[in-house]
Amino acid sequence: MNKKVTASDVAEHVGVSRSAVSRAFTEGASISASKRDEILLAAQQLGYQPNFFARTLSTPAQKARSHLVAILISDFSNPFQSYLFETLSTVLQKHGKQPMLLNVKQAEDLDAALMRLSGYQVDGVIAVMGSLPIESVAQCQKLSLPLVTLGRSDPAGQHPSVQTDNRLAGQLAAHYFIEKGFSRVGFVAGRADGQASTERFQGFIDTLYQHGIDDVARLEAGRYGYSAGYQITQKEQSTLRLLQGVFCASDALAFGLMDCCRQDISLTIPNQLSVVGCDNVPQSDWEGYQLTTVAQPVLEIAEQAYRCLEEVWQGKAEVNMLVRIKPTLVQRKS
Amino acid sequence: MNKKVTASDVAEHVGVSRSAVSRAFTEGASISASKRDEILLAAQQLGYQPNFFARTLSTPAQKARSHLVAILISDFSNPFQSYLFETLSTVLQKHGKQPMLLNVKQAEDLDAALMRLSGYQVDGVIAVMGSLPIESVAQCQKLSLPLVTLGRSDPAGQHPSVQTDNRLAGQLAAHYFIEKGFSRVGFVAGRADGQASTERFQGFIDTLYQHGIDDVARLEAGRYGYSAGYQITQKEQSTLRLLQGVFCASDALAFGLMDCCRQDISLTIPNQLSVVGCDNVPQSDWEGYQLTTVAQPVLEIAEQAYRCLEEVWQGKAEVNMLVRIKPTLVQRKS
DNA sequence: TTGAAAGCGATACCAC
DNA sequence: GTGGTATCGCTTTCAA
Repeated sequence: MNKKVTASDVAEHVGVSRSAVSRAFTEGASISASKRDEILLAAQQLGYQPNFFARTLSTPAQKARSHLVAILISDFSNPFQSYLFETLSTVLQKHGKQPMLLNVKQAEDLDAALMRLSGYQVDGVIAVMGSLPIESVAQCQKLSLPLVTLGRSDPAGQHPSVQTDNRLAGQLAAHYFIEKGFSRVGFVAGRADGQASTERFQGFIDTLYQHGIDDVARLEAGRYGYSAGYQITQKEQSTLRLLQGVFCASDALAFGLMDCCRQDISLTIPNQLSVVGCDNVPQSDWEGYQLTTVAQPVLEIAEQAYRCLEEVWQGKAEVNMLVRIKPTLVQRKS
Repeated sequence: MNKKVTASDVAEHVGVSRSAVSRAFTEGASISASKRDEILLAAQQLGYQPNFFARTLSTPAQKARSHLVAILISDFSNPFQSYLFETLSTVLQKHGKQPMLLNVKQAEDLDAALMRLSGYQVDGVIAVMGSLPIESVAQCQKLSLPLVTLGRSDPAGQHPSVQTDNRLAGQLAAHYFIEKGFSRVGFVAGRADGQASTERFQGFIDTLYQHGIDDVARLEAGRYGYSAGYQITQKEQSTLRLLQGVFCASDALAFGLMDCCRQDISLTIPNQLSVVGCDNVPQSDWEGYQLTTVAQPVLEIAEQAYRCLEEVWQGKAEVNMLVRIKPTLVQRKS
């Protein structure tokens, strides 16, 4: 294995000082164009890459940036979290940041894990959905780690958070059913203590109520996943058979529901039941589902999350503590 | 925002030297137990965490470890890549490494991206499936980045790679059909130039041939994804209708195929067609699919990949350049 | 066991 | 525009 190439090596090779090499790599530094080119070329040949750690070290603490951003995620099996993770990583890379991953589920001790992140001098932390228990927010502050949470509001309002307007999501689903002239509709709930599920339900029934529909069947799946959707469908066949439309707290629930209907030949539900999901994960667009769903604009969420971090970095006095993202209805065949 | 706490801060707080603080954090260093405890406690209170970058700097170059490992991935929409990525990150964390992510698709310039990784002093790079074009292997060597590739053999044999025995995968599928007494079987191919697809096909037909079956229908999906599976099924309905069993080059292809069959009422295929996938992604176990599939033992792949890196780090003379993983058949309802 | 001092790789400030 | 030098936070000899 070759030894690592340092600035001194390049300097020696070209016959200049280390300072010159450093300047060659600094935008707008005071150096002649010819010398810069010469140095950059030599660097290329030698395979020299400035050591970011050392750079962070020598740069005045306030301005120092590692360009490392950690993404916290708790559940890859949740397709929406997974999708959001992917999008976040893409957005970070686009902005020249290096994504680091922290799988919270896997971490024995979250506070210790956060501490380790701080040891890597990460510039910020983005916590996907429910990946950061409120207890650990304090740890981030203690370590002065800029934090942005996604999908959960911070009760104390200490850090920015980006959230989809879940009530609006429910409203959109309700309007969709109303326009179709449905009066017998239902809701499949996710986690009982889930903020998203609860808010979506509220928006849903509020709007229905305003249109004279006050009898909404509520099925408790208990979780957001595919299996939960499948199982609640089996269990509540008789209820579902009476409905014209059902709004699911997540796409995964909707997939489970649809598949259960398809599987059981006695359940002729699919022909008469209109299913609406929530999230718009890539799978909703698969030929086999073509799920009508309330889309969380994942790209916008990711971009806004990044913007929040940027504002914190810039030390803006007025950091927006709650960014609300408007969902939209994506109508497909279901 | 609080200033970052340094070793000097802790030293001053406790009334000892920086050296003492450093020793307190070094396993088996020469320091009295009482003093160590005192320092560790103070560190805890102040929220002190050694700066890994600085540590790497001061440690003799050969021994220095950032404990950062980069995972290269090219396509999150591929469920197997995604699954493997998740597993890899889990395994890395378990071994005390910090996963960094590099989405290759997103990277304008891969060589530059690799260079940046080297700037972060990553200890190693794990490239998932086809995420690292052969041209870039050289770049890794130039930057002396330990590299392990997954699922693609290195023609030059310059770096270790972990691969599932794809021929065996095809053999397993064939044996499954043979045991069922099928004689009319087919294969759905993925990418035309895909090593995995090709090898699986070879193993499949070889075994069939040995058992007197030499007429195997081959459907060209062209890609590994769900849509490809769906579309080829639509297109080749008549062919499929004649088959008893079909082996798909990936689970995603199998899902697409199954869904297409379910969708089209005229296609009564599902009742008579036995589908076998390959990969065993989590979705194969969903109630709606229950796909019989040849499992790639993802956890083992990840562990072996890590072990390869470790061997390189330890400077072992005899690094195993090709680790072959044995797949197994997971029988479900399909 | 302990503290002082010399680096690690890079940048910033200072004279020139 | 250029090269020396102090410095960042830490580990590691080296004396004591």
